[in-house]
Amino acid sequence: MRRGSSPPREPPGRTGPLHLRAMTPTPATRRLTPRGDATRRRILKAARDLIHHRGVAATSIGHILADAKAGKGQFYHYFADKEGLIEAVVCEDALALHTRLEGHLVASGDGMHGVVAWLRDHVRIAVEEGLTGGCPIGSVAAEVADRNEALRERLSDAFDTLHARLSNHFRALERAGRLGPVAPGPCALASEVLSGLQGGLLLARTCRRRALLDHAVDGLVRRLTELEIRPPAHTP
Amino acid sequence: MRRGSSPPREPPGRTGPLHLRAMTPTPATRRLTPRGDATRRRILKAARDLIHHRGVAATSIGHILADAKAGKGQFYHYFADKEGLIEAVVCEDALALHTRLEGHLVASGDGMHGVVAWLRDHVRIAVEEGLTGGCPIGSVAAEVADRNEALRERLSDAFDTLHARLSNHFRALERAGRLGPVAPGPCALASEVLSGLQGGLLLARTCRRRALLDHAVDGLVRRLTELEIRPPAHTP
DNA sequence: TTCGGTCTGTACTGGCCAGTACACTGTACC
DNA sequence: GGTACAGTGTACTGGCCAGTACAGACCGAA
Repeated sequence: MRRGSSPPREPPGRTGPLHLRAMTPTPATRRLTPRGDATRRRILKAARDLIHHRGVAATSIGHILADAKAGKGQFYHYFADKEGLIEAVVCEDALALHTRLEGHLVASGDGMHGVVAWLRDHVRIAVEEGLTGGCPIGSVAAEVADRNEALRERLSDAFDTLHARLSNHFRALERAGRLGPVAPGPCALASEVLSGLQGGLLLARTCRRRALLDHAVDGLVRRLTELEIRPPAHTP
Repeated sequence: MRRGSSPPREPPGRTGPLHLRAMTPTPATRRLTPRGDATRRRILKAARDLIHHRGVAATSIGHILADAKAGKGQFYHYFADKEGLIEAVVCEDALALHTRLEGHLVASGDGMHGVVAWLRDHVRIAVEEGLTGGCPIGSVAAEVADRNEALRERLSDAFDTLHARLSNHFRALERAGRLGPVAPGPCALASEVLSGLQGGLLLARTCRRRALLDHAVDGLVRRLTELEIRPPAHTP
């Protein structure tokens, strides 16, 4: 990724649409010894932290390597270029987000509780971080979506994965007759939830007021609980 | 605004919170002849276009001046530095957004129609632009909110202005007894609307699928119309 | 015509950056 | 011990960038 106007470059060997595709955008997959693997992870971790707090454009490889205590030679040993690193960062963040959603949904059964808990969890984390950073995927997306097609696709995949997981959850509820008659389709509902969350994170971050995020999430929660038809109490 | 880690710099003479504050962040306000004013506007227009389509970091002064057919000397004659230009761009975009909202609200009376029309208008524009760019304020906010405090405040003001206008509108409805009993406060409702719109724009832009934005806006519209209590038909 | 300020064009500077070249070290395996 | 390759450190290159210096053009007023 050269600075400024980087021409959209399509890395070779990419396959069609998918969710959570292979997670190793290293230059020509290579055997890694434990030491090498540790170095690669150190660079990746430093990159995630810096990109999350300062954005893609403002994070230079030099800064990353200083934080990771590694040299240029090591960087280009494990990543093809800056774009490859960012792709790896996006993949890690996407996987982490999906894992978190999955955890909440699995832990809370088939009602709206899991979705609500997931939303509240995002609020908690955002507040803990002082309303900076926002969504790891969303912030990067806003910055690069129109300037790098390969990264845009990765980010799109990340959103699609979350969207699909939410959709499936709502679809299951719908099939069980637990979604009110005025409810939009599961897909539309998932879009509403993701949009409200992303927008709330962006507004709260920009205005440094958590009320904006609270209100956005409260609105979503109210909407979801109003749409849910609670199963009849267990009759013995 | 130096590249990379620009230290947050507070321009002198800034006053407290406000909406739509003075709009001339030129270096030491200066008399402009018609010719000079035209040049300044040309630079500003080129900057708005480029920043909207490529983002702040990826837009260099050189590119802007090439588009505006102006030289370095002219640029630093009308703007203090890159940050001053971006501030001016944000102010222009903020004013344009506010004017558009105001227009819809005034044209459509005191119901939800104006808000709905405004939301639909955003969808129309986003689709016309091929789902690129997103919200002029939102995109810039996502990029610089954590890295430049002065710009963050400008962007915060811009959101606050829109938020206040929506809040006032909902508050008037509430006072007229036309908001349902389960409705959240006017301020919370405004946050929901802004968040849903911003998130929808971001998702649609990233995934290049207008359905995401449509669903987000449809959800907001449904929520608003369900909350509205229509005034009784005019009885003669 | 002169004078002063506005306006304009261009050449230059110093700094940062992504990426490369290359020499070197560690180590598993034979 | 020697070979092959993974891993490492550093110096360098060429390019882009924000910002500066400065000379000169334009233009209204005296």
